Amino acid sequence: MPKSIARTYSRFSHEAVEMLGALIREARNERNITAQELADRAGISRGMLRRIEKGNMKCEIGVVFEVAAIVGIRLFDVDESTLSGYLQQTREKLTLLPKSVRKKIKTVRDDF
Amino acid sequence: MPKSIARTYSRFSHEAVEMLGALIREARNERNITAQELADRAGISRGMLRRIEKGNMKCEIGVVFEVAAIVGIRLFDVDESTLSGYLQQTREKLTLLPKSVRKKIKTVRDDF
DNA sequence: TTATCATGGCTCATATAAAGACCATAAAAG
DNA sequence: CTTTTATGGTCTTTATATGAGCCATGATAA
Repeated sequence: MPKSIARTYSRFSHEAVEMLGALIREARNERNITAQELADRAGISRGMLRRIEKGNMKCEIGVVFEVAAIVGIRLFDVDESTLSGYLQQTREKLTLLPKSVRKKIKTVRDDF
Repeated sequence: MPKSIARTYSRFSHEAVEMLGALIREARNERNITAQELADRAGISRGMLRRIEKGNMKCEIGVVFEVAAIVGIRLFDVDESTLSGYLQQTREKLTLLPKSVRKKIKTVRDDF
């Protein structure tokens, strides 16, 4: 990672991550699971879980989703069974597309 | 990150990340945006966007959500306006809770 | 045809995220 | 009261994700 990067996030995506973290914490408390327990189950450190619940933007998405799944949060509002079906659909659809999608420049000349 | 970690992900969370990536790619193609354009707009490299669209589990969640937001994908199926409202609700709820939530052990003695 | 453009797949240097170990605080249990 | 347990914070070490640079392939445009 050359050239130190100070990332900027839109308020929307920042709040989305924050909310996901808050939902995880909520769900964890409802189920009376300690941070250590949940961290162990997800295979991460306690500090990592803390950052996730705080809405840290730099956490790996895989870990965040994993934790969310463990405490029973549904991503995309679809249940587990339909998810893989839809994924396969999407994959098929994408493989049908050409590898590079060219902008249709069309040169419509709207300056006539 | 001491002690090399080979993370394991559940099929569910893996597919969730994959699907999010596929959705991003779909949305990008529908809008005729090149990978370079989208990467620039999100402030990331083209290689990073490629990993995101491939469903790489190790990408920063903040960046993934940012890209998703740019191409117009709704996270959590809530629209932008209600998101910050709900977040505030959740935040308030959490601050009311005690810092540490103890397991109610109760000692019910079910071995009578 | 040739030139341009978009994507995919690499490699490498390095900025940095994460684990693990601390300590303090606070709440519950004894 | 004391002890135990859970959380929050900080610091250091180190594994690694990222940006940048390549090149190849395939599609479009001229």
